Amino acid sequence: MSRLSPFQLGPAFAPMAPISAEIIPQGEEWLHQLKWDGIRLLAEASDSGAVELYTRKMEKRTSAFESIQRALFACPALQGSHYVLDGEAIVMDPVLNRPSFPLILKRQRTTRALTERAPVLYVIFDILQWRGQDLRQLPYEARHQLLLDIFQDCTAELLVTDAFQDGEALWTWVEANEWEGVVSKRRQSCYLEDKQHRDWYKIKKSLQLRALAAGYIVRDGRIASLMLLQQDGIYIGRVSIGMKEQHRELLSSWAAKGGTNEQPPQSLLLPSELNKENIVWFKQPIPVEVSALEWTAAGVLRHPKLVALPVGSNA
DNA sequence: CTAGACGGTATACTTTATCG
DNA sequence: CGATAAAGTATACCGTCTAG
Repeated sequence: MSRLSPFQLGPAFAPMAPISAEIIPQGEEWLHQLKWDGIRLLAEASDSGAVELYTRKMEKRTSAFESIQRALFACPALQGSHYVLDGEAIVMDPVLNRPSFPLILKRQRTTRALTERAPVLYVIFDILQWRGQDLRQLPYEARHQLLLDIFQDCTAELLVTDAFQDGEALWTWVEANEWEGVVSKRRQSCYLEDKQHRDWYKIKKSLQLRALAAGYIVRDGRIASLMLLQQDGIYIGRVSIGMKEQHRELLSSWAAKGGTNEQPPQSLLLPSELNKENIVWFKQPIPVEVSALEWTAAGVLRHPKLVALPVGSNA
């Protein structure tokens, strides 16, 4: 068996990465889990018991997540074991009752003691090594069950994410509660690095909305992003993802045909960092379809993506 | 007060590798 | 050989922190 070689995490290691998908895979061979919106974190304990934490790119981040290190170190079930865990560091939004990406980013940079209201949690979804044994060849199902056994009565800071059989039901829950999405994993899959597999898929929920493109930012002589406004004229961010050459051509022809302004329309309130940008404003805003992960606290779209430009504007 | 860096996320484009 | 796949590069954005 793989008894002999306890591996060590190192710079060359690439954590298994889920592949983006549009729909949840169907069938008995799949397990479905909540997608926790936070920072990927692997934990490794050496024989001495020292715990180190690493990001997705295998950069050491132990000090940034001291509370997790302490919780792992103090967990009785882990005592004296050489192990490697894979999971996500998250912070729950106490009001919305779901993980908050802005909060975990904030927490990561703050050395100050944790507040009681929103501690960092370590949501564990995989175990690659346990008591010196390499478990990566085990079926995911078995690795997950082992996690449940190990952490059955641990502190609230450490939790094992559930695995569900009914993917559709989970998706319905995700939509109702506005979580980030679902990760689906083959029960029988072993742990393979990066995306060299067809076993883990992520399906992300997104907002779909109509907005107005009021103009575009030119960078290096090229349309870099679109200024987005709500129907009521309030600025809601910029979009660049999803823009293709076709779109750029359409936009510049629209600008040439419909005309542009030097100044933004009316008394538009813009973030100060845009003052230096080279912005071309349309005389007539274009309705566009946009998707995004969510609204940020500042009222702009997080990770907006251009879905469609109206074809009607084309001659 | 501003500019830039950072760490995190993502996609698009370009180059390289691989395969029939 | 050409076509496709993989890999690498570049750029986008958010929210903070740091330097000037």
